[in-house]
Amino acid sequence: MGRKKVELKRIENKSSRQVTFSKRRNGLFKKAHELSVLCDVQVAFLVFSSSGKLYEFSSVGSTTSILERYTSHSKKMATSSKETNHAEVDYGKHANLKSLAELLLTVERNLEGLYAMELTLGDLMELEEQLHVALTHVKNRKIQMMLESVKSLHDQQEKMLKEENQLLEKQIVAMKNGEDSDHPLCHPPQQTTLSLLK
Amino acid sequence: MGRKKVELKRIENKSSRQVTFSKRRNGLFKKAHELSVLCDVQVAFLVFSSSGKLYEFSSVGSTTSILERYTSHSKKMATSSKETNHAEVDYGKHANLKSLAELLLTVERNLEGLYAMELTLGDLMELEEQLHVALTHVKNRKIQMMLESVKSLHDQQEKMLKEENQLLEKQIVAMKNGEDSDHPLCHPPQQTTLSLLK
DNA sequence: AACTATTTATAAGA
DNA sequence: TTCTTATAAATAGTT
Repeated sequence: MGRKKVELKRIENKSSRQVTFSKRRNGLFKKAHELSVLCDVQVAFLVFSSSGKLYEFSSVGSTTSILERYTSHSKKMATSSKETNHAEVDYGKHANLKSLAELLLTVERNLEGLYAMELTLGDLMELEEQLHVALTHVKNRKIQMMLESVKSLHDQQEKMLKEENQLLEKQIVAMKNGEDSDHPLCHPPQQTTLSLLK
Repeated sequence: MGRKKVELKRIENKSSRQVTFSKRRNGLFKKAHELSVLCDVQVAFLVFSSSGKLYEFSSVGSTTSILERYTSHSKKMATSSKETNHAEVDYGKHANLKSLAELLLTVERNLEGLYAMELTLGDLMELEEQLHVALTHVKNRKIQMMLESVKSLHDQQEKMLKEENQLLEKQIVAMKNGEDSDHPLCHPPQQTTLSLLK
C-alpha cells in the first residue's frame, strides 16, 4: 500500500524500520478497534518492540474485562472437556496470599497516613512514580498470566485433538481391513477433527 | 475500504457482522504477521467473538518466546527502577521522609517478590485495584498541595497588594490635603495594583 | 509530520 | 461460502 510493493522480510535500515513500526502499529491498533466495534467482539493486542518496549491495545478500558471473559471461557472449556483436577490447587497458595495481604495492608496503612505526613511535592512525585511502576508491573504480570493460560489451553486442546486423530486413524485402518478390497475408492474422505483446524 | 464507507458502529445484521468479522479478523492477523516480520517485533493478538470463541494469533510459534521476552522486559524495568533511587537522598530531611522511604522500600520489595509469588489472576486484579487507588490518592494529594501552594501564594500576594493599596490611598489623601480644593476632578483615576488582578 | 502515488483491504454483489 | 470488482483505506517513499 505504498509507492512500492515491499517484500515480507525484516527492514534492515533501522530508522525506516522504526518509522514503519510506528505507522503500522497505529494502523493495526485502529483496525483492532474497528473490529471490536463493528463486530461487537473483545480484542487484546500486545506488541513487544525490538527495544523491549511493550505496546498494548485492548478494546476494553483495562484488560480486566477481557480477562474475566477469558476466565469464563476457560472455565467452560475445562468443564466441557474431561475431568479437571481442581481439587487442591489452593494449598500452596496460602503463604503467598499472606504476603499479598500484607502488601495490601501496607499500601492501605500508608495511604491513611498520607495526609498526616508532611510530604513535599517532590516526595509525592517520587511516590507517584513508584506506584506507577508498581502498577505497570502488576499489569504486565497479569498479561503474562493471561498468555500463559492461553498457551496451556491451546496445548491441552492440541493434545486432545491429536489423540482423537489417532483414534480416528485406527478406525480407518480397521474399516479398511474389515472391508479389504471392497471398493476402496468409494470410502468417503475421512475428515479428522485435527484437519478441521484451519 | 469497500464499495461504501461504513460508519464505526456495531453491524446490526447478524450474518453480515459474521462475514465482516471473518474478513477483518483474517486481515488483521495478516497485518500483525507482517508487522512482526518487517519490524522484527513480537506480537500477540487475542480476539473473543460474541459467541465466546477465542481466536489467537502469535508471531512466535508457541507463546513461550514472547513470554521469555516479557520476562526480560520486566526484569530490566525492575533493575532500572532500583538504580534510579539508589542514593540515600534522605539526609537533610525529617522523620516523615523515613516513612516515605519505608513505603517505597515496601513497594519495591513486594515488586521483586511479585514474580516469586504464586498469585492468581484474581489476586493480581485485587492488587492492581489497590495500587490504582493508592496512585489516585497520591495524585489527588499532589493536586491538593499544588492548589494550596497557589492559594497561599495568592493570599500572600493579596496581602501585599492590600498594603500597597492602603499606602497609595494615604498618598492620595496627603496630596488632596496639600493641594486642598485645587481642581479635584483633574486627578488621574487611581488605578491600584489590586484592581489589575483579573 | 505532511504529502501522494500505489498497493492493499474489503463491502457489496454475483 | 467463495469470487469478483469497485472503492475506501493504509502506507512506502518523498519532501
